[in-house]
Amino acid sequence: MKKKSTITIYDLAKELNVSPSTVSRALNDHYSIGKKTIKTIKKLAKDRGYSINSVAASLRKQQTNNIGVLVSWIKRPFQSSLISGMEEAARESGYNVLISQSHDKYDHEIENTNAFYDSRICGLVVSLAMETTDYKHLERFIDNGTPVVFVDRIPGHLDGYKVVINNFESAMKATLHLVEQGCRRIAYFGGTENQVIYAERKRGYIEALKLSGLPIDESIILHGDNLSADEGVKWTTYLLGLDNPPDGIFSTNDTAAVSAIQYAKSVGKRIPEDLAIIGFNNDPLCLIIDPPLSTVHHPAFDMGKLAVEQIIRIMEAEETIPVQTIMLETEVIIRASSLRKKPLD
Amino acid sequence: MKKKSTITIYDLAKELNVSPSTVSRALNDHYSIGKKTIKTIKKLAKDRGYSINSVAASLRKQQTNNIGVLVSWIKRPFQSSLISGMEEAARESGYNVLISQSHDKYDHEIENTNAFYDSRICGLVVSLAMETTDYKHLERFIDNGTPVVFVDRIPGHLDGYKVVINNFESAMKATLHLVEQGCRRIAYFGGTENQVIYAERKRGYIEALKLSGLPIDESIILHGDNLSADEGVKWTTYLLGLDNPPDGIFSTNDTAAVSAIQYAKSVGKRIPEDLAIIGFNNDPLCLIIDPPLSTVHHPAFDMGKLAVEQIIRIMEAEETIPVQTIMLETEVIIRASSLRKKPLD
DNA sequence: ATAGATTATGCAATCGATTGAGTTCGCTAA
DNA sequence: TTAGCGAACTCAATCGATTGCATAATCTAT
Repeated sequence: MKKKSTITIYDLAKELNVSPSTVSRALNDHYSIGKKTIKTIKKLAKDRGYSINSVAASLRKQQTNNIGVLVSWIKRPFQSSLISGMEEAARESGYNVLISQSHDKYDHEIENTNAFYDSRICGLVVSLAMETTDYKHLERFIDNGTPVVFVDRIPGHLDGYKVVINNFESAMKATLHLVEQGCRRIAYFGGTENQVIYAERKRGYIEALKLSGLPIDESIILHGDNLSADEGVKWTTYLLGLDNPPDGIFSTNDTAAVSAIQYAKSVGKRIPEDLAIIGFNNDPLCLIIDPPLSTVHHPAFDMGKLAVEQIIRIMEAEETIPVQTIMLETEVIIRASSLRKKPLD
Repeated sequence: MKKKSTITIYDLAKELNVSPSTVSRALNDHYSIGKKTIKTIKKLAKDRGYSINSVAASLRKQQTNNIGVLVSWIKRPFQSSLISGMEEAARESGYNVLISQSHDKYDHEIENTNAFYDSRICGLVVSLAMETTDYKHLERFIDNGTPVVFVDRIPGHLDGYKVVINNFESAMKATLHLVEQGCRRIAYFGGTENQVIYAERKRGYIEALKLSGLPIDESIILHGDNLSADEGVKWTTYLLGLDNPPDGIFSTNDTAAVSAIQYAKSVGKRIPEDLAIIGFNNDPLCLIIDPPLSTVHHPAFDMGKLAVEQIIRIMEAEETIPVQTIMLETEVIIRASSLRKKPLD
């Protein structure tokens, strides 16, 4: 493919008999260029359809305006909302967003971060792959001064800018809600404990049981690789087959919770009377399933937006901004899947 | 933010007492560099943690490896699957994907394409905003030799590479399926007819009615801005309030179809006995709603992947590849929301 | 032994914008 | 009158990789 020639600042400079430096400075509203000159140059630029070559500018400035985003699966509603928020924040400030997905594989994560490194991204937002427990591939960015912000799936033992929700408290509240609704034996659906978010949610679940004086039974605490619908069905089959099946499930995502409802209904269980269920994320499908799924609302879009805003703030700051964690509040949303008692008026 | 210095080919060249050109050629396996030299240079590059500066390479080669992707809403399942496919295809061939969303606004689409132009993307994949009916902002890319591939929401009157599904036939099949199930009065939920996909789907719907000898009634042919759940409810309310309400609905997306089911159930209609419904897209929520939603499966991931593969093929081709349209087949998926008759064995 | 081919490498320009360090010019104040 | 100053520009180097065009070294065939 051949590219046709495009207008450069040299072309504009020649046409106006000024130097390219003047054109560059004029287009950037530099103080040392006269008002009239700026006006003339901008007008000509517009007339000729000039478009800055950001590649050249990036090379010279040693700084691109591309923010790398690494998530596990774009198609998951939570992550696509994250990305949506990031894209919006970036676009508003004149940055682009480069996307890649790890598919929850450590190796993919490495390859993709390397590609980003070659592209000289100016900042990186990461939600870690399920498998990732080691962060050398990311320290590389921090070492060379590229800001890295972790969002949601954060590293366990690495300082850094983070945007998270209060996983511990959210899980505790969700579990306590089930207790309030009369559940006395609550099962737990979680992801790998290597991931901070799942470890925290489990901690919140355990804490709620303790606070309520309920026993902790490891046999109904289940951990999976991906919290898929299949896992939800498998686990529910197992739980309902126990001699003393649980009367409640706290699932750390909605997908598994929904499939639990579907399976439980298919074997004649009433939701929430026989089994009360609460999920996590507030995916659209919560309102589609019957009965509607109680869940923890997770402000994905805002998290994405905040993460990118952090990146930009760090990049554009003169002095070093101290590492910080932004923790967003969640909301337990109570729907029919867990509502056994009528609310008091 | 300051960047620490990184290794360049000059550093490698100095260390091995060769010229930067040799290093560059060695790293690219140029035929004129000796095997031993290549090996030595690659080894040193690895040891020193050399990372190519693609910004510099792009400037010199007048070609980046960033493919721009413009969609309307990342968070829609169909579009996030599209993006997922694109990301995968791009990554496999060493390209990055730059994302932006138009939110179905023409103005946003223009701004975002301009930002892409400044970034000198090497190719562009577009699914048009609902509002867009004019394509000057895209012709700019075509004119300067940047390949543009349209996917799904294609322009009405512009030649170009396209990846689409057979909207006409899919809609016709979906409608005929309802007819076969005994529907005699089928309503239509569609988007603006300015968009080719909706015009085609409507054409397929009409054709099916004609083939079946059924009358066409404009009062039950509904067009919306975004086919949201709200529109679905509004339309269903209207339809069920008619003197002679329809006994079937063909919705051109699943969201509106699902909300139609929910509303119809809420007013005591039986699905599919009183009202048979079929959607379009095969979003995950089809399997969550009760009864499960019949739909048209739309190979979103493959479309994304194919679109990017097209871009890469066009870019890397020596000669000009003639404009072409790739049309993918869809599959009508029959589920309980439209199945009135038991299938014959 | 020598022209000619082959292989391996170096030189220097180039991509386009940015920017530190001048230069020019007119004007003011001493 | 002239040093001094600020406003408005210009010059030229720079970012790092690529590549057309030499050049050098080695080998082959006559």
